[in-house]
Amino acid sequence: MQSRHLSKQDAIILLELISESLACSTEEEVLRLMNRLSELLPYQAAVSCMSTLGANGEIEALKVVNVDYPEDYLAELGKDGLMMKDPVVMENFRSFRLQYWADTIKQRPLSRDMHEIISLAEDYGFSKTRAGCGYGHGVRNLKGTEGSFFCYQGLLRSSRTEEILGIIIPHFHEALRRLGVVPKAGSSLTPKETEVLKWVKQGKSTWDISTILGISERTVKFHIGNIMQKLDATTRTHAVAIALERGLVDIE
Amino acid sequence: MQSRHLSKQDAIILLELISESLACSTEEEVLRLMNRLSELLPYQAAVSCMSTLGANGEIEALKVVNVDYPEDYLAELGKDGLMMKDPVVMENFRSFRLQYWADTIKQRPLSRDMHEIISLAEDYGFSKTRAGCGYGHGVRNLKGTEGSFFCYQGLLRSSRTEEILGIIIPHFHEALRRLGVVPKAGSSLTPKETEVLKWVKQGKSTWDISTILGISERTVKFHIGNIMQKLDATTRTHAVAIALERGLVDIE
DNA sequence: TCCTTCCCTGTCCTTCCGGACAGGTGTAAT
DNA sequence: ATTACACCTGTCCGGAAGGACAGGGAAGGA
Repeated sequence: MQSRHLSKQDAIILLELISESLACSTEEEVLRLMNRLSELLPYQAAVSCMSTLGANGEIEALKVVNVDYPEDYLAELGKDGLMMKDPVVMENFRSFRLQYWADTIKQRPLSRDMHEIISLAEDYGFSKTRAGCGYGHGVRNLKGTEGSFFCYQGLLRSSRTEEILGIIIPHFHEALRRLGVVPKAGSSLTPKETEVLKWVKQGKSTWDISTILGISERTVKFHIGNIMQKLDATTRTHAVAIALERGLVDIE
Repeated sequence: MQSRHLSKQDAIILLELISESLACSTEEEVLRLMNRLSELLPYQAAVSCMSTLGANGEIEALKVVNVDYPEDYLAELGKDGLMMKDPVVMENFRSFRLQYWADTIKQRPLSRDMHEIISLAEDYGFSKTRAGCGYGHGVRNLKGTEGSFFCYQGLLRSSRTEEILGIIIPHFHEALRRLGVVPKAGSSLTPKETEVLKWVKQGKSTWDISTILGISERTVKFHIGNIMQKLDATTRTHAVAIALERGLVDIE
């Protein structure tokens, strides 16, 4: 229990970062916090993505948090869900453990997607990245309904690095989760429906809402009807309950 | 940043405890976790209490977590809300910072309640406790709607102790919070009302519920009316939303 | 261009909700 | 024994909700 691979200073800084993670209330603060990891590890870039995890393994990306990657690169990766086809990313959501990229890549055959991913990385000067110098870590909540992954590029294999990442990443995940980044998406509700539902939740009547939104009562009913259908609800009350439980609308 | 008052082993153990706190999914696990603090600090007994914090400063105790106090003693303290009149406890909810009991007690005049608290403590052999050998720490969430306090009895004043408690206690708070200990209680809803509300939430109509519960439609309406009044809701939908937001009924 | 999705509106009709009235019982604490 | 509370029931009624019709307009991708 005594030594492990951390120096005392490592441990102290980790404790600081962890304490700070509890106090984050905005996305900027979380980003600043995640940046501070460079005090411990010489990574070149990092990215994280919060997602909902479906019961049948389907993954829906909700929120990408970019620490030092070029925005353009991530935008390209986001197209066609290319990112979710990356074996390194997939492994995060499979094992929910720390992985060294080289190990993961070694075990996978080169697919068409993989070639595309590699060439994209090379375009941005990350050729070495895909050779495996980096760590990934997936985290999920206890229920297994939501998860995130964290990728740190430009790190050589090291026990100290692994220990640090293993300790701090779950806290980054929690900090992001506390922001309420997770819910809301995965909605399938249109913006108007979400807005109507928000007022229904506040106990407003059809007439109230029609006045508030400046549309006819019939239209409000129309939206609520669609909401009930989408959520498989029997009444508007039921719809509100389902939406709150699924996090489709804010709990406030 | 380097030294502070912690040894390397202190820091390592703290990191372990913190990591463990993220993995707790049952009350037993949290209790076991909190017990492990004795590896670092020689406290004699500890107790924690989760509460909801009203906008006007009213505090409603929800859940007491006892680590090593005699159950009888806490039961006595719980009577007449005596515990909430304890200056040490009050200070937790005032400053939300670490406090040394002796300091807090010194600043307060001896009230009738205080005499009662002292004599109760003496009955259980805690006379020294009230002389101030102990630390307290309040924690609240960012919104300030819920908070908890942690009391550790039998600790002498020490910078190391203060640092350890300051670091670990917020994580104990979070671990308890994640259990969903906070919601549900503080309900003010009667068992029947809770049951009715559960079915309303499921989208059942008045008639449905009357059949399910084997009571008349009128009675169901009666209960729902009372629920709406208690929750200050305008419709049953509103009531369900409020109940879900306050955690008065399960999110399932 | 077609097709899809979102957004908007109307009428008719049945059912349900919620308020206001006015009662009843049983149980537990003071 | 009185009070308090949870629990239960009834009738009446205006208004709200929700289903089943049947439309129209605008934007964006295949």
